[in-house]
Amino acid sequence: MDIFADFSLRILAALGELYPDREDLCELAERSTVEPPRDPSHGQVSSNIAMVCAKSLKTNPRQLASSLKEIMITDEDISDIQIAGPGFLNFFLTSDIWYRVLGSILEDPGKFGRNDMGRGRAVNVEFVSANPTGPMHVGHTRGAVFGDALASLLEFCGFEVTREYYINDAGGQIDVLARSAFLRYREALGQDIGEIPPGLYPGEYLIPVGAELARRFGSKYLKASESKWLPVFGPLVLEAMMELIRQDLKLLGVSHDFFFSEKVLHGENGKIAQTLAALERDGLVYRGTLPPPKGKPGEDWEDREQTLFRATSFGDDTDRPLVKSNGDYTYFAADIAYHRDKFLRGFTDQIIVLGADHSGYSKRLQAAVRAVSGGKASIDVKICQIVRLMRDGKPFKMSKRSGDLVTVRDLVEEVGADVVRFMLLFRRNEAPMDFDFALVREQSRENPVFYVQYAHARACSIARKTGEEMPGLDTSLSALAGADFSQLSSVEDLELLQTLAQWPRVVAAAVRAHEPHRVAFYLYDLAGALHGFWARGGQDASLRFVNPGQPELTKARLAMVTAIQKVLEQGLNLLGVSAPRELS
RNA sequence: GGCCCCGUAGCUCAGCUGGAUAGAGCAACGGACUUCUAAUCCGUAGGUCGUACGUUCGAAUCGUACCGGGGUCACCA
Repeated sequence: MDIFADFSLRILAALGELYPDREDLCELAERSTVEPPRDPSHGQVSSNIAMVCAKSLKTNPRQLASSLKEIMITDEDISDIQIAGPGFLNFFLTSDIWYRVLGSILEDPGKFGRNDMGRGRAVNVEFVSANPTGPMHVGHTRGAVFGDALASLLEFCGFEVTREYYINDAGGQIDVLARSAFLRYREALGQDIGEIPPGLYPGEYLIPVGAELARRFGSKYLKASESKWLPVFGPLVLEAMMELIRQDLKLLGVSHDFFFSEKVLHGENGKIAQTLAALERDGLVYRGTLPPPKGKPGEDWEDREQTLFRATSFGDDTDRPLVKSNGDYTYFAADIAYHRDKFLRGFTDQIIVLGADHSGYSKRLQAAVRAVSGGKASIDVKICQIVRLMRDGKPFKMSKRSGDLVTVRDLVEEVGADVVRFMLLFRRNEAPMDFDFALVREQSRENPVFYVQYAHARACSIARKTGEEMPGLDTSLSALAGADFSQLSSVEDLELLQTLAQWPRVVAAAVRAHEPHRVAFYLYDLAGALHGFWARGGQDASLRFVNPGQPELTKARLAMVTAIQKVLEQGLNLLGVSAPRELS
């Protein structure tokens, strides 16, 4: 039950009564808002619809507002309507409507906040897609958490979501990886390999891989030529790396539904070739030269003719090469084919989560998706800005003594997955962020993860306490749903209920904008509302949750606390953060 | 030089498809523990929303230009 969405409909209905002959009212009203006003003296629900629609309806905003008021004032849920400023409609509601919200939460807690915006539409969310050349490092973490939370949010709103990972396993880097592992293989067989030569991967994570190869093949390939061992080692090492990455993702609580291998796109009559043929049929491929990038010293710029994709026809800044000088396809050519494959698999709604270093890739991807789908599909490119690791307010290096980068595992082992996930989601994805190891381990309001989890635990604790103090009280969910909510008549009670009632609206806004951080901020607010109410109980006994002398009030308060607990749990769940019933 | 992102209180950040007197936390100052977990809460103070024009009933939000910070720029993936 989203009372703001509900009121949009009521207002629209009133507008319909006023203008029965207009058929464009829905469109007109779409640009208007129905929202909780900042200032309580403006009521509990406020709309700007009169200002938005007045011009098209050939009237003035205050006049329209007053006509709407006349019709709507008969609504039993509305105690008063005020017209303010240039034409705002401010609705003052009876408490009853908040009690109904509370009742609907308790009736089916899993349903509250959910909506069916997706109507079963398929959405593909590609995220992480880290190169399979080593374990995940911190740079990948934000995108991993963001993509996963966004996917959960979409599922919550009725979308059919596929979490997808694109494995870049076709390029030269896989050969480099195999060569690096070959060194470790020799090392495992007792050879002195000295320093890892530059250009190869020096990471220690390849040592166990080399050992495994040695166990499996013995000295069979020790003296063999590269052409013999490379095709054998390559796939094995790749699989080992993917296993490493899957383990890292698991630590974060992330799992993908589908892993797509770039390799399958290549080959004689492969998907890249098919895709380019299709683009060619549409006249989107041509031979030509590209202007050198301006302002950049183009030392080894080669002014040669190449095969280009007409990306500029779809809003990109320049056309893009499809074939390298050695005849291989470019990475982007493969990517076009990949996104065409997504489209052919039925995804007209696509989302991709990329790091800040790929922000320049956004336009060409959108161009590609539009080109291969004939304009039927679109992709929303979400860029996660960089995370700076800090300790006690000072930045620290991303690389360790061994030369390895700080990994996801290091991060999770030090502060825990809940902290990592919540903190990374407690910021707009577009904003760069500092992640302070020290701060994040504090248990105070400065640490939002703790703050929200504590609120959840506190709600559970209040319920336990009620059971202990008043053993005769029926505190089952159905009994609470039938409690006498009119007991919740204080300003504080009503404010808390109103905060609760905003949850569906927050979810809808977050999913529309593809911005899971809004959920995190709402949970922080809701937690603050509960903590505040709790503290007032210390001064004013009438605001305590457990009142042994007043079973009806206690039951109603417990209903409210339970509703808060359910929403916090649901919200944390969407973010992939645990909701502990008690703190240790 | 082109493109993308950022610029809001001393610090870290919110600000909902343009709405009413721009919010929160931290830091500062002043309060509240015979309590349902004080790991908490309440209050005070703090802003030319980078700058300048423009769009309109109304701009932190949209447009243009500039300033400052970060990222990125064919034949890597």
